[in-house]
Amino acid sequence: MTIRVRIAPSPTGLAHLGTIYTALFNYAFARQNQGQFILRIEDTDVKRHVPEAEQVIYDAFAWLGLDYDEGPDKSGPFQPYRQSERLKLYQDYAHQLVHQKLAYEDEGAIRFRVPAGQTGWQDLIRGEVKFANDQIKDFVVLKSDGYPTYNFAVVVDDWLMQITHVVRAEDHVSNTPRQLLIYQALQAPVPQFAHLPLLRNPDHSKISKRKNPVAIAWYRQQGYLPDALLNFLCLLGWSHPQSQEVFPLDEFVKHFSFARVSTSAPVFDLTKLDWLNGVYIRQKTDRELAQLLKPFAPPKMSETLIEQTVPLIKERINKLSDYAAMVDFLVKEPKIDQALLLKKSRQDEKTVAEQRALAVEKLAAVEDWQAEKLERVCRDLAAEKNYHAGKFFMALRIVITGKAVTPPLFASLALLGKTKTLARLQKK
RNA sequence: GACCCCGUCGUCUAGCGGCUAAGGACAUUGGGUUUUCAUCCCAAAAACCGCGGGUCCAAAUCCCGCCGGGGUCACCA
Repeated sequence: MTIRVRIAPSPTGLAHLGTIYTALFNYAFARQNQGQFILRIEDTDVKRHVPEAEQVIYDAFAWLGLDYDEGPDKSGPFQPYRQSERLKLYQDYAHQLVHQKLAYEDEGAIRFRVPAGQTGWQDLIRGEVKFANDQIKDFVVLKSDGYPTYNFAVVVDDWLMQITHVVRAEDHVSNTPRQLLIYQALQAPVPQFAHLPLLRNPDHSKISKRKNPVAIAWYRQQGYLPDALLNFLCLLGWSHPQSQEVFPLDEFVKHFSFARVSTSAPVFDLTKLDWLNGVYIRQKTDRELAQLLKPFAPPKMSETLIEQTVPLIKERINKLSDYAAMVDFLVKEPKIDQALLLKKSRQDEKTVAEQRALAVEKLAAVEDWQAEKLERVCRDLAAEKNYHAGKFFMALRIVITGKAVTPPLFASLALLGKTKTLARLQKK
């Protein structure tokens, strides 16, 4: 039997980090077993449904490279993949349950009759879980507006779409007995269940918008790389058998197993992602990185200039959005903070003024405007005048870039060009 | 409140009865390389394995209780 799994987000307007986290595990399990991974849109909440919201979800999956085999934007043997287009199905099955006396009408809705007994399952991650049925009240399966409730629609769809493994987050554990009861009533084969740990806020509550960046679009805007985000998510609740921390998606697919998924819920903390993202940035070729940087570059920066800056900033940024502040001095006139200049260069005003004048004089004579050449000229000048090289360079750095922290000075000057460099040195 | 799940360094985790006076990663601190910052390298500090009982020659690892945290209890998903 071929393995079929699914991810079933609601179109709420954003692609939620939790959805992607769950999707990642489903994806890995499907790919590892040559199974199928299905995307189904659960839009049975008429009030909250926003049509554009679906596109946001497709975009997120595409950006991350989590490709699915069947979904609303692809055809498939079990379409449609949008619950709002499957209403007739739910209604028919709900009425069938009524005829079988397994459900009953209640103020226009159809309510499932929970039988006595006990309901449990062998969870692939948690082991045996069971509930006493008397803990569960009769629940609505079909609302009075003809729409199914979540618990009913999921079961009908998972059954009809021949889902073999339901891999979802822990917050669904207590929904599972209700769903199991429906499978039994429908005489449908029961899939295997695996409940992943829930991602948490620093205060240990379930991850939420207010306390964590939860929209995939945000990560993209911040300049996190899809591979880094995915790698980071793998590390939450799962560990590599050889303790590796940095590995690509196909490595996860290869080594994934439910046995290595932890049962305790991890706190979501961006700190490690920032580091990991830096690692992935450094793994890119200069050319690839230049392309990625384009949307993040300061205005007026040419593509060529972006490419030239890459070797200078590659080891200095963790996110693509760090880029602009690092190189904007190349295309923007800096404002010089005199106090900063004196403090950081640890020299007095007179010395700095003298250094500027002499630097202009020496640099004006340079024909071959290359980093090595510029450095030699400046080092010679420092030796000749007995300047402390570090202090002298810091003074130049601040006068020319406006900042105390920049990419390597002489390589920066080489990119800035002779004219601008001299102009900034002379500017009062 | 009821039911269910969970509990190892600040954070992510390894560990599945002895190899562990608990290992790795991030973050932190110190040092090295260095024109700043960063990268890179080295080192340090950091969990009495929630607490209390058992079982066992031996427990972070098995059992029980307690405490703590979380999730679910909708004609939301």
